[in-house]
Amino acid sequence: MPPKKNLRPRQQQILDFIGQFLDDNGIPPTVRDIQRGCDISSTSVVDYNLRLMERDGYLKRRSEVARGIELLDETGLPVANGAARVQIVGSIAAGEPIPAFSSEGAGSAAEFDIVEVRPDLKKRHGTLYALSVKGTSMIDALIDDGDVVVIKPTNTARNGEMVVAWLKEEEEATLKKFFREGDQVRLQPANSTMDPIYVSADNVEVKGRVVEVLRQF
Amino acid sequence: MPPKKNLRPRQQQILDFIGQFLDDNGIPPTVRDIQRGCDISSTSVVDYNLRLMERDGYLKRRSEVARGIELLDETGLPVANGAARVQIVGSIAAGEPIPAFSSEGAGSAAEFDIVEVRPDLKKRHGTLYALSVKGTSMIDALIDDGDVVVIKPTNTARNGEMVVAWLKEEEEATLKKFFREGDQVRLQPANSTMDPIYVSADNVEVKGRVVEVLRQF
DNA sequence: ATCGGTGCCGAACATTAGTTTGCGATGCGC
DNA sequence: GCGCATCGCAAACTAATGTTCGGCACCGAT
Repeated sequence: MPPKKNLRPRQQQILDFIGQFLDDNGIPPTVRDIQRGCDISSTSVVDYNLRLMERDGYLKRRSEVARGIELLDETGLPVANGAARVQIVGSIAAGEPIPAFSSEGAGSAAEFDIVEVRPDLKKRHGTLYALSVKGTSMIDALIDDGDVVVIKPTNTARNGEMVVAWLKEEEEATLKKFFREGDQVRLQPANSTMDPIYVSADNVEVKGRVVEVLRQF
Repeated sequence: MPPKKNLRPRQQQILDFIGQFLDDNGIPPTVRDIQRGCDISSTSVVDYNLRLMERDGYLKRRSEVARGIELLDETGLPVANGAARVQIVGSIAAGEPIPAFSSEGAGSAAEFDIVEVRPDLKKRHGTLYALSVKGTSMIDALIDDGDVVVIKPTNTARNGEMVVAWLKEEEEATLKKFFREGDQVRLQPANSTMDPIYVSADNVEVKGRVVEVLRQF
């Protein structure tokens, strides 16, 4: 495979549009869809750039076939059309809280890890992200160290739901079951050997809710 | 939604072909793809039957759009294109073995249940099927009652793998961890309160291996 | 200034693919 | 047989879509 080059703005724009279109419609866009979506005045410009991007390994085109564009992932393998790809934005402590949403090094190692999830999840919940779980505090909820949890961003939680809780003061995130108890919030591990954490409701911000657990077999 | 009617053979054939084509190519077939794939001599026959099937709620067509066919699931919702759809062929006892691959009533209630799985699973393992888990014998392996396990059909298993084991004599299937011990096979539940089952190796047939667990949140 | 490469444009062209039309065969109730 | 609905066939038509062509503007190197 040819080495990847940096994409020109227009090419990045086209690539983004294709991904978006795929998510929205489940089938790849036509050249003219791209043209309209990217405000390009001619189909030949689209074709021109698609050809370059195919040369550079970003996508594949089935010639002479309508909607024959396939996106390729980092390894050059085709990504299933309409596949729900979710980014692993970091790891989260299920045991002790550790910094999860690191604001510093934006280009960390796991930054580009992508997992595929069941397509209906994304349809049902919209945008999602994923976190790699460290620790065994949720073992009784059948979530193990090394599992990946898929998170739906939300600010609210009902009692008993499994949430990503952000502790403002400590600037740490943790994966726990959520229980509101007056002015306090109980963050309950699902591990009988561990104790809950009690914090002031002011100090807790719900970042999201677990909608799926992925485990490697 | 109009009530579903039984599909004519030709319509069933077309429906199967569309699903197959979707799996193989990631994009929906054209009318002419279907025509060729089903040995139909005219596109109008395809169109005719597609129209009936759309009327009956089996699929949706975006008019005037190339490859505008979408399959619908039982509830009338569109199935993501390229999605890996796996059929739940029955339930399996994780506790006590119960008949799983019933050869009799081919049209049982759960016969048409479909789950979506991560698209890369199907790419990696090929054909898959799914079973609904009854019982809690695998709770320590993080598989609970009501979970759905996705199975890759295989005849062999390595020690420690989670398999669907078919007990020939009893004509029963069970979900257990597999350990070969000489002429015997130990089928080990992952639940500390339950005891393993020992059976003669001749009496055990491995039907498949667990590749994924799905749980509703 | 001149040349070649890049990026873009508009239009025309060629193929693919959805849709329509008219017709024939078959089966069913009367 | 007659009328009618179902199902299938072939051909033609139209719209959608991929592809190509000649030209223009910009820019850096010669």
